[in-house]
Order: sequence, then structure tokens, then C-alpha cells
Amino acid sequence: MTSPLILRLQQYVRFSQDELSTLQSMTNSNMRRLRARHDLLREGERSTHVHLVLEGWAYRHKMLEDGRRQIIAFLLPGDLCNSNLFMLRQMDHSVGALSPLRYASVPHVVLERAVQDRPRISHALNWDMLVASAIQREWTVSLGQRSAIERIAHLLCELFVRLDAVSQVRDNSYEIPLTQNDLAETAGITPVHVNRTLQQLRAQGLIQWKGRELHVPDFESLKQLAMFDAGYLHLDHEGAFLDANV
Amino acid sequence: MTSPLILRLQQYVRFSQDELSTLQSMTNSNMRRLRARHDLLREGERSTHVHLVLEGWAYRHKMLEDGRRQIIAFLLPGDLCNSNLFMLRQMDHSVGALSPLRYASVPHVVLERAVQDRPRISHALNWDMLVASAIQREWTVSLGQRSAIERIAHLLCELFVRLDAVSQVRDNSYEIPLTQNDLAETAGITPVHVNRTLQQLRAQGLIQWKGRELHVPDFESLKQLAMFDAGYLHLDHEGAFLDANV
DNA sequence: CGGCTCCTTGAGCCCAGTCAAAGTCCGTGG
DNA sequence: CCACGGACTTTGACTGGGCTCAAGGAGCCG
Repeated sequence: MTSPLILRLQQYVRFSQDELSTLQSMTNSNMRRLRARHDLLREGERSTHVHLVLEGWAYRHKMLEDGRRQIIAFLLPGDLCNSNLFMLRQMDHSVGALSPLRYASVPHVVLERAVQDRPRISHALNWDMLVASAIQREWTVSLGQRSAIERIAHLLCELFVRLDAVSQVRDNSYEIPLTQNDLAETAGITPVHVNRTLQQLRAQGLIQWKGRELHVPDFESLKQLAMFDAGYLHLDHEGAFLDANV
Repeated sequence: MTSPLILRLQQYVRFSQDELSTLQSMTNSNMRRLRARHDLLREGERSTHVHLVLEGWAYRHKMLEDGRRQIIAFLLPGDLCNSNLFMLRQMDHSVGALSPLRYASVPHVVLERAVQDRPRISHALNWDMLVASAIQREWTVSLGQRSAIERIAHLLCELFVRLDAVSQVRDNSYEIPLTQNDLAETAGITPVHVNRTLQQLRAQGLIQWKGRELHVPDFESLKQLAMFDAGYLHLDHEGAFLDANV
């Protein structure tokens, strides 16, 4: 099975055989597991490894002094938790597992060596970081301008598209390990209101949510409600100049 | 006068004479001006140059289909508007001038050449991008968890510290080119409520705002109200391993 | 002095928060 | 196999922070 990282990066470049095997071996080495709801990195620590999510979801989160907590990002299979963050003296937020997690933990010197003299890999990782920034900006827009129902809908759309890019959507459904409390801490609303909002979405026939399975019968309508425009995910294939095989 | 970019990057590294002059000449070449409230880059365009703010403020912003608008980031003197963003096929947001703007517009090939074989510059620019990401994350926290008064206070604290890093704070005061409407589009609240919130801050003696001048008589108290912790700005000096002069 | 743009104020309303209790699901151990 | 406990979801009643609409004031520039 292809690594989800490769699946994702291939949205942007086409790798050579050498590049593919470099990435694969990085993925395969230093594999680790973490139980759900445990932290991988804590605010204040210095990160020495680059963590790559292989299976399950992770998330960035930050707590205020008085206990309020905000989820800052979701890290899906193929996402890098902290590419380059090791440059900073200490983490300004924590990273945890939302579900049982399988991930690769690559010392950053190993990553640097892999990137060395492989400009296409370097390019792809930069692209990846830019997309992560774009997602963060879109969350800013959501939290600033969208209503509760629009925020939730927008988030579910984003997850749909991102998971689809790593082949984790089947029949308009994906597995979602989030509780309503997680959604609340993501959307900046209370758990009670998340509950009522989800009921609205269900009543409008836009989602079905059973157990950990989310089904989106009519993605177009959900997109429309959320004013979701996937442009910020930059999933369009780029030019052939980054194609190793031409 | 030292370029604000150099002032900022020196929070992280100490440059050699060669590196300093490389950065200076980049700053000095391709200088441009833009009138306040005009756009430098528009959503949908492809950016070919890296823009560096020299004087005045710029800002990132994005509009939803129905006209709601969110300010995503402020770009202060020394900030790069789009380092690396040229990698993406098209801008997913716009960049405009808040005040009359003086900026350097460097073709990205020129920047790449400057970075080539100068790992310290490359490092510093990476650090810069990481800090920009950290700021974006903190805005996510603000919009998600902080109340109106906390958001405004937090923003004013952030601007204080960032401007101080480029010597633009004198006697606890800085020039702020924002209207209350700008603040509203930043904090995700209505202009009317921004007005009432500023009155609260004034009544509590935390700020004085006359014309374009903001005075903060008691920064500590403002920080406390906002639960502001400057850690995410990563302004602490890093190790000597990045010092060209040892 | 007229006409911008921006700031300020007031009154009423509504989206989302709060508090509290009950219901559901599910894993675990006796 | 069932009873228990804990985590999560759902519901109801009430509250409140921030929004809306609307009008008036202040500053600034030609």
C-alpha cells in the first residue's frame, strides 16, 4: 500500500523511482504507535523528530491559562506534524492523537539528508507546508466570519476533500474520530450548540453521522451552505516541470 | 538606517558582513510604493515576486462570496508578504496596503540566488516563515476562544511586541493605521461592537488612542487581560551556532 | 463650507452560551 | 450475562454577549 504522504505529495509532483523509495524508506523506518487522546508533543518541549501521520488522526491544540482550549489543526494520514518546527526553541502548542495513531518519527537530520540533492522532494515538502498555512488561514476566515452551522459544514467539507486526497473516502463517507466536544473546541462554540447545529445539518439531509462514520449524501449542497471553495487546498496538479518522468 | 528585515532576522541569527550586504542590496533594489487601501496582490493571481514591507503596514485579507471579509494577517515593516507563495499556482487571498506603503519587490529567482550557499540566510527566512505560521495559529486561538475585549487586547499586544522588534515603539506608543472597521474585520466582530470594546479598554485605562497613535500606559495589565504570552512570536535569541561572528 | 469617511450612541433582538438533568452507548468486571 | 460506571449525546429553560438598524457627531480635506 502506498504511503499516504506519497499520495498527497503526488498531487504536486511526479517522483522518480529513487525519490519514491527514499520517501518510502523514511516512512517505513521509525514507525511508532500512540494510544488515542495521548500527546505526541507538548507545548514547551523542543521537537527533535519530524512526525508523519500514517494511520489515524492527530491534532494541534493549545490551552489558555484559564483552561479554555482551542484545536488549531487536524493532522490526517500523510500530514507532517512539525516539518521545520524543530528550528524553534520550543513548541508553542501541543500535538496529540485523536484516535489510535500509527506514525513515523524521523530525526530531522535524516529528513535533511533525504532532501539534500533531491530538489523535487524539497519542493514537495515546501508545497506541503504552504498548503498547511493556507488551511490555517482559511480557519481564520471561518472563525472570524462564518456562523456556527457554516463553520461545522465548512470543516466537514475540508475533511472530506483532504481525506479524499489520501483515498480515505468511500461512497461519500469517511471515518471521523471526533466527539462533539472536539468539534466545539475546533469551531469555537460550545458542545451544546454543536449538538444543536449537527441536528440542523441532519434535518436538512446534509449529513448522516452514525458511530464514527460520517456520510455526506449531497456534497454539493453541503459545500454551498458552507461557502466552501477548495481552492485554498491547492490540490490542482502543477506543471510538468516538476515531473521526473518527462 | 538598518532595514527592518535585518532587524527582525537578527532576532534569530547574527549575520556576517557578506550576508548583511546581500540582504541590504536586495532591500534597496526594486523599491516600490503603493497608496493606502490599494491591493498589491489579488486572489487568483500568481505571484512572481517576493514583496518585503519596508515602511507602512500591509495586510492579507479574503472575501466570502456574500461580501463578508476577514483580515487574515498584518504585515509590518520587515515582513515578507509571500515568501514561497509563488510556488502555488494562484493566490488564495489578497494582499493590500493599509497605509501608504514602501516595499521591495524581489523576483523570486533573485531571492533564491541570495539564499544559495548562504545557509544562515536560508535558515533565517525559514525561521521567519515559522513565526508567521505561529502567529496564524495564535489568531485561530483568539478567534476561537477569546471574548471581544480579549481579542482586541491580544491583537494590540501582539502588534506592540512585533513593532518593538523593528524599533517602531517609542514611549509605549506606536502608530496604528487601522480603522475600527479594520479591527472589526480582524477580530470577527462588528464595527459597532469594536467601538464599545475600545471604550471599555479606555475606561480601564489600558489604552489611549488619539488619531493614529496608540499609547499603552501599562503593558503588563493589557497583557494580563488578553492572556498574552509572547512565546509564540519566538523572539528569543537562538544559539551561537547561527552566529557568523564566533 | 460642503461632503466625505470614520466614530459614537441608543434601543431592541437573536444567536449562541449557561446550567442542569436525563438518555444512550459501550466496555468491563463480577 | 448482566450490572455498573464512565464518556458522550440530547433536551429544556433561561441568560447574555454581540448584532442590527438607525441616527447623530466629529474630524478632515478640497
